[in-house]
Amino acid sequence: MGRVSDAREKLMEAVMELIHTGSYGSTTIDHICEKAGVKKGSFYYFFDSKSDLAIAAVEARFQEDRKLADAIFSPAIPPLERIHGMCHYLLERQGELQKKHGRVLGCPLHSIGAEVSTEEPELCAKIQEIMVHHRKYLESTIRDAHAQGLIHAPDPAAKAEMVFAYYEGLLTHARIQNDLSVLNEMEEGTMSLLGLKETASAR
Amino acid sequence: MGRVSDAREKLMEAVMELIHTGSYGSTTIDHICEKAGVKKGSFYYFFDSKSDLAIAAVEARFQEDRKLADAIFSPAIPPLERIHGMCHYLLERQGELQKKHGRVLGCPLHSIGAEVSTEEPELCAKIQEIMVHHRKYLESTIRDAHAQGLIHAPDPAAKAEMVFAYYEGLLTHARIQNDLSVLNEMEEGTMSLLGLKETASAR
DNA sequence: ATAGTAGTTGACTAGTTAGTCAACTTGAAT
DNA sequence: ATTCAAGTTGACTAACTAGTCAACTACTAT
Repeated sequence: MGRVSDAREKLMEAVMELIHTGSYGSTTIDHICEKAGVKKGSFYYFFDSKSDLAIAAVEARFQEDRKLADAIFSPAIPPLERIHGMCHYLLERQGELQKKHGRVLGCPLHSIGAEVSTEEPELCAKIQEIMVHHRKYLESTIRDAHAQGLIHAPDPAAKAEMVFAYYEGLLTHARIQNDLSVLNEMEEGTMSLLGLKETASAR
Repeated sequence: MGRVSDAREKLMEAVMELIHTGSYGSTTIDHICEKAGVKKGSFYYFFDSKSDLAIAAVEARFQEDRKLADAIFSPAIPPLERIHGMCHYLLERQGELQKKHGRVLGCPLHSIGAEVSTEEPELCAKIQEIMVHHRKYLESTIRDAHAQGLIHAPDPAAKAEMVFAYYEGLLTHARIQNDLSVLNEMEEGTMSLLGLKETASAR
């Protein structure tokens, strides 16, 4: 029935890249269409609005990232090594983005969330929902580390929120300063937050 | 000579409030003028563009905040008490903003910085400049605390960056989740980051 | 009191924006 | 091979956007 199309996917990719390299507000539907190579009529065939597209795009991105996160945070890996893997991944990814776009870009979820929180409640709700999931990866890692006596974290959920906020703040500072080296402290800072028992390299 | 005017100041106040309650991108010159009760012709008499106004506004806000910061971070106050004062102030301020605007708003500098970093280099540079100053308050506090043997922080600048990133991340999470209680962990998290020697309430 | 500067105004342009729509095209399923 | 649903197109509107400008006004310094 009818023809098939990848316009939907192209639009989602385009909006993510434009928002990440620029901002939500400066990304117009015309720009998205141009970047995706899709005419505006088609845009409105698939989506109701920019925020509708953004919600779909953010969700799709999350579903892709899920597999990767499951690998990094595999319970089969010692908890502190999971943290290390996470920091390593973030650093690597930001490096790739810098290479590709000539700029440190930070975390798109956090940037979009901060920008639209007072203006696009549905998009913001979707971002909050995804952030809850992200936090869970940290939480179970921290719980495991505590159970193994590696750190002192009787309230893993609270610690996870701390570490998560720290990551987001750091990534955003790297974006604002357009400087990857801001991220070098990430693993050490995480260990401080977690109250690592005894000196580093206790991996 | 000529008449005097407070239009300049009104415009700076208006743009700060609009950006903070909304975003940089969604704040138009027309909105700013309307809010300030100033006609657009007057806007362009004082400023070249929205970003020009934003730079002036951000700088003016910083100059005001300076006095307050000098009080909170007075070297006459024991270092850990300065940290406490800082957390207390941030919590109180966010509470005021919530009361006034019906929303948790977070840190305007961080929000603007994340949003415009790839698009408004001059505004971003101004924000970076101000952030350097903010970091210095933390740095000297941390250095004092280390010198007094209260914490282990041989590199106060690095620790200050950690704490600063953590604050910004936390404030932004509070904004995104529109939830003040996110900030409750702030002081405890700071102490973890600083590697406070021995249990809390060591004020 | 008055001269002249600092500031104000509203009407203007030109470009951009979101969103609509009827006519058109393509291809998968029968 | 034909049908018809799925997807495309470009031209359209109406609202909004940044920015300009010449004429106007009010005040301060003399």
